[in-house]
Amino acid sequence: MAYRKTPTEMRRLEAAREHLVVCATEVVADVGWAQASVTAVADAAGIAAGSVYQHFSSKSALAVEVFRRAAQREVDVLGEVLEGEGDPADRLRRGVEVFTRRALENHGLAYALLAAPAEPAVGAERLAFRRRYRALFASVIEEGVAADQLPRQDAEITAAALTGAIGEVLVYPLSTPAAEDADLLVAGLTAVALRCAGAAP
Amino acid sequence: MAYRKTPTEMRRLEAAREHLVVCATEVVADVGWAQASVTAVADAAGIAAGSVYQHFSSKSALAVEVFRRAAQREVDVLGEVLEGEGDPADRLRRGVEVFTRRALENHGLAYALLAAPAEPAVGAERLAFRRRYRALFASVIEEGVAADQLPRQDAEITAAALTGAIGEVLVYPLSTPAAEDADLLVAGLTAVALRCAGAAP
DNA sequence: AGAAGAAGTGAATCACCATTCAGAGCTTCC
DNA sequence: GGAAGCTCTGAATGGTGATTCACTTCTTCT
Repeated sequence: MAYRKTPTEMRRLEAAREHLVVCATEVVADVGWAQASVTAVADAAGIAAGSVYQHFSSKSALAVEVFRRAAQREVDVLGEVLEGEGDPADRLRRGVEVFTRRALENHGLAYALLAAPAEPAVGAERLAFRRRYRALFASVIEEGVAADQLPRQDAEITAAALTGAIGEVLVYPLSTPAAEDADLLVAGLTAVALRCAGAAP
Repeated sequence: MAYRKTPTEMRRLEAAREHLVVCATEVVADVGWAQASVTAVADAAGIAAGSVYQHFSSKSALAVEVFRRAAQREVDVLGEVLEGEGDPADRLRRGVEVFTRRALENHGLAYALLAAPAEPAVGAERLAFRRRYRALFASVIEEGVAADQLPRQDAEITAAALTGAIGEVLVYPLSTPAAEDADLLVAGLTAVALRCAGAAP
């Protein structure tokens, strides 16, 4: 028994893992999952390819971790708004706005989370997180219906439409003036979203 | 000069190519782009892997052809309805219905066209075709606005929302009762679509 | 029939990456 | 200081799947 990990050493390892995840996220946001080879990610983090396997059992495991971290942040932010103060229609409007603005600000990451080709394990994660976005939208819509602020509707379909609409606009850019100006785009999207949910104009 | 292609021979070659494209489309609809290896596709068509290269210069070229054919059929059908008879809101309703029903009937193909991970060349085609779906929806919406049947709006954003909404529902199945029953799903989707465009209920 | 040339075959080749591993370099603790 | 046990390295390994090519089989035409 001549070696045991000291707390310092453990912190150093944890920090290295953290740094790897952060760098990998940047690489993915920049070049997409397909181009984010183990070598590219390791280079970005300033370590050797083999060292990645000190922290993750496979490339896939690292990819899943990258996805989860980033997606969880978005769910948290969106949940904060949708479950916060105000009447349902207003929260919905602000939710769409926040979701959109964040995606526009980090377009590469948004694309990676929403649509970029990825290995099956990441695809499964994506499915799970899309359900969570949808559930958040759906519950605010149901509140609105319960409060007679919104018409009767299948809240899950409306929620899916909202997620799809935002994703579509982000992933396949528009050719209208709105594409040039984030504020215009946000205004357009929130207007569609409110009509979609049947909120009085 | 001891050999020249006869018309019969040329027809035979054309038919072989056609057969290859059809079989490849089935394979893709069944197992997705990622699993559709040259060998798998050649096997399905009953030819050797090497023979694929008699008809296409690369796997990628074959994939693009498969995508184009299938996507073009959808654009044609959708265009037929959206540019056909009736007032704009009604055409829109029927367009959404047709788009949805066709996708539900051939779910594998719809997924391949709309969302399945694919090589970059197919991704580029996808982008081009999504623009065309959107343009079709956008022009019927604009007609509706011009005819004062629909409220003023950014037609492209609404069109994107429609494409996104339908795609989302098809690609990531719902957990509501509507998921069980195609008619219910179509009813729900057309309702959202009409609200989205602002059509009076 | 047989020469000339095309299409079809499928095993071999090639390219691309994730993953491994033997050795180099650190840390810990006596 | 130095033995023991860790982390880090990066070239070598291995698997996968597209592409090639020497060869076989089929068509055409004199």
